[in-house]
Amino acid sequence: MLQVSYIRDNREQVLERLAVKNFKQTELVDEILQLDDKRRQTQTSMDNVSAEANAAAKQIGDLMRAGKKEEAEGIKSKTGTWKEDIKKLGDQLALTEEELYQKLVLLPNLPHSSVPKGLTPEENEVILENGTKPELPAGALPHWELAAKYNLIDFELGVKITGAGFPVYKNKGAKLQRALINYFIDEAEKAGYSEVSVPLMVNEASGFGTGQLPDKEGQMYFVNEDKLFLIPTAEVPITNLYRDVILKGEDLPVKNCGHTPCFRREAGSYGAHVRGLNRLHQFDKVEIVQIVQPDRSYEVHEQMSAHVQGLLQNLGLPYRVLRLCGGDMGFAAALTYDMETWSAAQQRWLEVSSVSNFETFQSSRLKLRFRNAEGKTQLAHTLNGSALALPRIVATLLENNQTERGIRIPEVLVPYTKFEWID
RNA sequence: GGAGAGGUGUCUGAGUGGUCGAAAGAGCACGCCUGGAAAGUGUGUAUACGCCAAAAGUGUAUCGAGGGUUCGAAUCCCUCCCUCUCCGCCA
Repeated sequence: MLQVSYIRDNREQVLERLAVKNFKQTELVDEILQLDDKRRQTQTSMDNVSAEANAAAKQIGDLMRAGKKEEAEGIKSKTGTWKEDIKKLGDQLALTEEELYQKLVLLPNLPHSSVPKGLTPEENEVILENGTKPELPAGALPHWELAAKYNLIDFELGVKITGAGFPVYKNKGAKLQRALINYFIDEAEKAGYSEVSVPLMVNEASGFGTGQLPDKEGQMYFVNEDKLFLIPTAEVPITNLYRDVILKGEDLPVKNCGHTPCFRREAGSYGAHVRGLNRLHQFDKVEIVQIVQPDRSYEVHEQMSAHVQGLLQNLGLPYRVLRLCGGDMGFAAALTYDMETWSAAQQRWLEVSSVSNFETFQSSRLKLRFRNAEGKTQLAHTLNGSALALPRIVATLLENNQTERGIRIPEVLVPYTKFEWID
């Protein structure tokens, strides 16, 4: 959520930045500013009436204590309309605040100055490509066929017990999952992230805090009985740990990592591109989250990007890094890097990580603040990234590492899998 | 799930209609004391929004949340949420 005071002071700049995200509703911004004016005027009026009423109430109290009952009654008779006025102004204020809020949450975050203009994924900027795309042997198979051939993943069984997009991992397929999770967590801890294990269901306030609500409820599974959402990413519970928190300056940066399954309804996506592990309703992911001083967030963003790239390099996967264009970026992000690995059998890039800086967009909703050098409270910057999401990593590993002998496990994973080959 | 008790500031904890944004203690910060430290001692120590160019200052709101009664609510009433104790159930 953007802060009204910022919009008030920087209207032109805000409009210009929003345009990079292809958000061109000047009227909405102006309506927000008008509502803010109205809000402040209403509050001033109400505060003034309240001050008068408070003073009178105090006076009555003093007179009563002094035994001057009649004088007190005299003042009491004059208090008549105040209460009504306060109520009226209070209702008005609440209404205006609500209206303002409803419009304010429609504004996406302002993109960072490095974000390229553009509408579609094709306009994302490739900042670097690393690793060599493997030459696969003749008769190379896509991962869903490899998964069947080596009895690693059973998609049909998942359909039987739950539905499409809920695969059952078996044998070395299941062990590979655990190995990757442990490897990713260990690497994150080495980089200074402390592990948390969090609930997989969150309440509405949490969904709101990180920006999934209002708006994306359709993408989350919802347990109506208890009004809880299944998390679409660990970002939601982990970041919300710090909702309504004022951190000490020396507590920053906060660095957390955690593994969770993620649940996504993915309403409306079907077809060849979502075959196999390419798009699932449930998948495992290790997430890294940081809460930092505002002046350090872009530096940290680069560090997080480097961490994710390190994982891909260690796994021996060819990858590229994209700087998302305004049109492809998420609503809440100021800058996003996507990491994609090259899936050799499918001959396409697969997104395996997304690292974003949200600046104060999340923290303003979360009321996540820290005490700055002057001892004043200030909104912190939040960042998060996948490090990493499993299914597409598994897909690429299986496809890229297939040989006539079987599928070779990357060296860094062998201590975790305790086997070198899937054969 | 049943019965009871309770939610006050960073913490403990007082406060049943006015002098309460809130006693007292602890913690923390700064100062004094000290050769240095401990002890002692003094002062300070919530958040949000508004007014003000800004600092200073000042107004308003907040004692789990929301509503009500009243000139006036931490205190009385209603609804909801949460915590604890006992019983039941249970990985």
